[in-house]
Amino acid sequence: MQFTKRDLTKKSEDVSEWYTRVVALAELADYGPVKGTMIIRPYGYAIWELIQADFDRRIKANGVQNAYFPLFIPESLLKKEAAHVEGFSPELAVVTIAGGEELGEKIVVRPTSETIMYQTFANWVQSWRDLPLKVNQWCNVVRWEKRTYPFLRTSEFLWQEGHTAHATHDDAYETVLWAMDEYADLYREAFALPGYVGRKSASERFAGADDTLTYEVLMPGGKVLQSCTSHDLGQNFSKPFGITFQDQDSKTQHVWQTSWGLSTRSIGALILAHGDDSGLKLPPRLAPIQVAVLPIKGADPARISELTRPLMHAGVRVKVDDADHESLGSRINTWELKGVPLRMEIGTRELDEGVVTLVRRDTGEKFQVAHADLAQRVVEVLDEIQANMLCEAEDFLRDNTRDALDYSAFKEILAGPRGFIRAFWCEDPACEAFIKEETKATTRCLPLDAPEERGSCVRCEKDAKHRWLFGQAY
RNA sequence: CGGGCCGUAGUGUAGUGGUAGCACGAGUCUUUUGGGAAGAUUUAGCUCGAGUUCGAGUCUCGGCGGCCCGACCA
Repeated sequence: MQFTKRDLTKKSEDVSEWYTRVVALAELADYGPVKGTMIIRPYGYAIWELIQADFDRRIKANGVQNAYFPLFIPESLLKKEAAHVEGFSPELAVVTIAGGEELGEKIVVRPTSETIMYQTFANWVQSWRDLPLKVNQWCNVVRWEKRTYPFLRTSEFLWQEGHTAHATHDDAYETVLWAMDEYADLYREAFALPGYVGRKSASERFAGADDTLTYEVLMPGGKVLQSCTSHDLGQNFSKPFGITFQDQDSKTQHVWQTSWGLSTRSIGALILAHGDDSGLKLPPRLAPIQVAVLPIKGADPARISELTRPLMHAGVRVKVDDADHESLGSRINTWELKGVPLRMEIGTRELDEGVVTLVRRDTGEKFQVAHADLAQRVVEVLDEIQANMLCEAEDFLRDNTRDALDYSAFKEILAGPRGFIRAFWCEDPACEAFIKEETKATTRCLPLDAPEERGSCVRCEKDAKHRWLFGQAY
């Protein structure tokens, strides 16, 4: 170990400092040499691989196929959809010189792949029989952000972007909903991160989309984070890119499209949401190491591997820390820092008594389990930890979602605990902009399950039909 | 991109314009190990460039990078 937990600031004292330190100390990532870039270290990348494996399985089950499109996009292609290029141009990285020569046409490093994919989709789609087309790619994208933060906002990040084309808007919209369902389920079940699913306001929508669904999660300190999105692109791209098909009546029509993405930002959310003063706290389903086995003082390595073998057969990710030159306390602190959900201590005492000592990272609870029951109990306890972490996060979300009946209450919440605020909004962008200007809070979404009601806008008091969720974004 | 703070060994820090030091870490050896072990020994550093100066880690300017605040951020 190069670092020790001694260097970790307490999360309870300074979340921001804690976050940057824990990213380094837990060996998740280092800074790259170019501003806003990040080196994802093996332990951090292993988390990403678990996220990938889970989501990849989900989309393939729905007939989505993986492909890969180029990193470079001709500038002219990006310009084809007006709202899209306008939204992205402030944050583009552009290649102007290549091979030692000034380029005739500039090349853009992809900020997202709609344009380069859809040019090709125009060739792939000819007939209604070619639809729906469902393609996904796992790749890097570049967005030159002014203010960066490891994982949460980096100039280059990794993500998946799914892109589909459909014969009808209904069919497309079903996919928009399906993708968001999968994200929400992934966040709840794997990340143990509950959140709100809803619709973005016009001003917060993806550049080029008719409608954007989002999953919004709550972070410590009461700030909120957009953690993934699913877009209804309508025919906004199929028209300029000429993606047409002949339907069953031989009529030529433009396809209806969707796109949806989940990025390495999700790892930032995971770190922030669950960590504590001792470091990371990973939910078992996304923990690269689920059980850290610590042999103590002369415990026979052969007997320890006898005990861990059934665990591995049960699919548990186990790491035996046999660095016996390090003291027990030091090893314990290392694995706590790295957020391993379950620690197993085995010494001569345990071996003699036919038990092992287990310690939960989430609760600190310490208990003993007989050798014979070990694999079964470990699997059960990991499930309990996963469930408990979700439960705690749900309590936190519920306790930090407040209704604001008038503007002074609204401002009071933002000056105090922040979190999500439910309030009527007239849906006038000017009103939204005013609130943002004055309170730094933006509309996060209109929850999909929000009923239509009669109320008056929290700021202007004009008629409002819905209670929107507001929050201060990360 | 604007304002503020900052950049010294792997990490954290000290360092009045005049010999770069300490702790932890890392390597080797010995003894240790039930919540951050000890001794011996070795190792490693001034972000980059220009300027001022006899002399710059220290002063000035610029670049690059980081943190905080703003603007921006599917």
